[in-house]
Parts: sequence; C-alpha cells; structure tokens
Amino acid sequence: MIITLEPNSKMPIYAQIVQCVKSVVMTGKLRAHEQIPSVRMTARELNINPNTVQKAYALLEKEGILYSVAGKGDFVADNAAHIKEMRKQEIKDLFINATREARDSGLWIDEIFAIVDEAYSGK
Amino acid sequence: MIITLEPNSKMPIYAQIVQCVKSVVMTGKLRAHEQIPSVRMTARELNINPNTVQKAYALLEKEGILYSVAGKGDFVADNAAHIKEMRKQEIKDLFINATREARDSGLWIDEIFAIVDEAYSGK
DNA sequence: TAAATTGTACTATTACACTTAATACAGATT
DNA sequence: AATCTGTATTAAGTGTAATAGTACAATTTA
Repeated sequence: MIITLEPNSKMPIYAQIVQCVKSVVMTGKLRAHEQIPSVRMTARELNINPNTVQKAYALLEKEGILYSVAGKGDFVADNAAHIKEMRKQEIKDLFINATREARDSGLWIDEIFAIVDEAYSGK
Repeated sequence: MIITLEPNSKMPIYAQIVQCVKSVVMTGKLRAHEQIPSVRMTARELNINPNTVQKAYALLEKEGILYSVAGKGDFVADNAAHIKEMRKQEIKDLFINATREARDSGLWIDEIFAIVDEAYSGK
C-alpha cells in the first residue's frame, strides 16, 4: 500500500494523502509518469470517501506533482526537482516558525542548535 | 500593549493569546503574582470578543500559568520555572519534528543551522 | 460492442471548531 | 453607588472536513 494514514494525526485526511504522495515521489518509490492508485481504489483501501482522495489529488495536480488523464488515471509529473525545492521551502518555513517562537520565549540560539543537533543525529 | 496578535496568522486568536502570555511570563515581562490585563480590557485593545480572551485565560489557568481571583483579575502563577520547562519542551518538539522531516528530505545539518541562524537574527 | 474503470463535477448533509453577541451573576474596587 | 473584575450561559454565524449520492465523458478491458 503506497498511501498510508495515521489515525492519531490531527492533520486532515486529505492533507495526509498530499504529504504522503509528496514523500513517495521525492523518495523515488514512484517515478515520473508512473501511475498512482486511482481515486476509488485508494478510497476503498483506506476506507474513506472518494471525494476526500479526489480533493488531495486535485491539490497535488494544482502543485504540479501529478497530472491526470481522463479515463486513465493520475500519474506522477516529470518535475521531481521542482517538487524537492518546494518541499525544501516548506521545511524552511517550519524552522523559521519554530525559531521565531523559540526566540520569543527567550531561548538562546545555542540551545536551539543543541536541540537540532541531537534530533539530527539521534534516532 | 503586552498581548499582541498577528492578523496573518492561521493560528486561532485564543491560541495566539495563550502563546503570547506564555512568552511574556517566560521572558519575565510579567513576574509571579503580577496582574495581567483583564478579559474585557484585552478584548477592547485587540478589538476581539471578550469570550475569546476568556477562553485563552481559562486554558492558561488550567495549565497553571495564571490564577484568577474573583472580582480582582488574573495573575501570573508562582511556578515560572515549571512553565519555562513546559514551553521549552513544546518548542523542542517543534524542532525535533522539523529536523526529522528535514533529514528525511535530504537537508544537511549545516543548511538547517543556516536557516535557524538567519531566522534568529533576522526580522 | 458491452461492461467496467477512470477522472471530474455537482449538490446535500453532518459534524466540529472558531468567533461574535448579548446577558446575567457575584465579588472587589473606587 | 458606580464601576471594575472573573465566570457562566445561550444563541447565532462562519468556515473546514468529511461523507453520501448522482451524473457525465473518456478510456480500458473482456
């Protein structure tokens, strides 16, 4: 099963699907022009409504990660590099936000470095 | 004005207030047993509904960061150290999560340090 | 050719979170 | 006495998430 969900997550299902597909594409589990499980197929496997999957796929297509062919299905787009850059920017925003909160809370930058260092080398 | 909001933020207003008060307490702008602006006062200054402020204050009281005295107001609790540890752990989790995603996406730790460094000194 | 599968587009409904609004009450301050 | 404080209640409006059902055109498959 390519797409998986975490029932405990507070993230909306459609957002989990979006993130999952991005990871699958980035890590090369699915390459350019390979087919991704259909809307109905995925909905059946995950026990969710097809509309929820469709929403995720529509977003992914809007971001240029998938492209759709009527009657055939959805396929991985041919711009993995672009996707990687986008993902990088998303992660950058995560750190920018976390750093701002940390600074506002009185943490020194050395404390942040220590946390990151431990998390990076750790499990 | 002790409590401020970011209109662009997607965070709920009550959550922004909670976070803001935590920062104010952690950085020592308000010390133990000092009074925090009243529910109605804050609501007036921020142009929001008193109920929204009340919700934030109730949460802060539940977490032991504030305590209320009927007819007088809300005050900073006497466990700043504990609060600081709690908030620190929250921020730590932010960085741990971000770092994990970053590493999985192929970012080097030096890149992360650069991002943090810029965000910390930058605007 | 006929059946099944594909993406896509609707509409309707349910549920929940966030926010505003308008009161009301009891305690404390001025 | 008037004004402030926190607290509680009910109601309404808004937006998002998710489910449900239906329909249509294009493609694949048997």
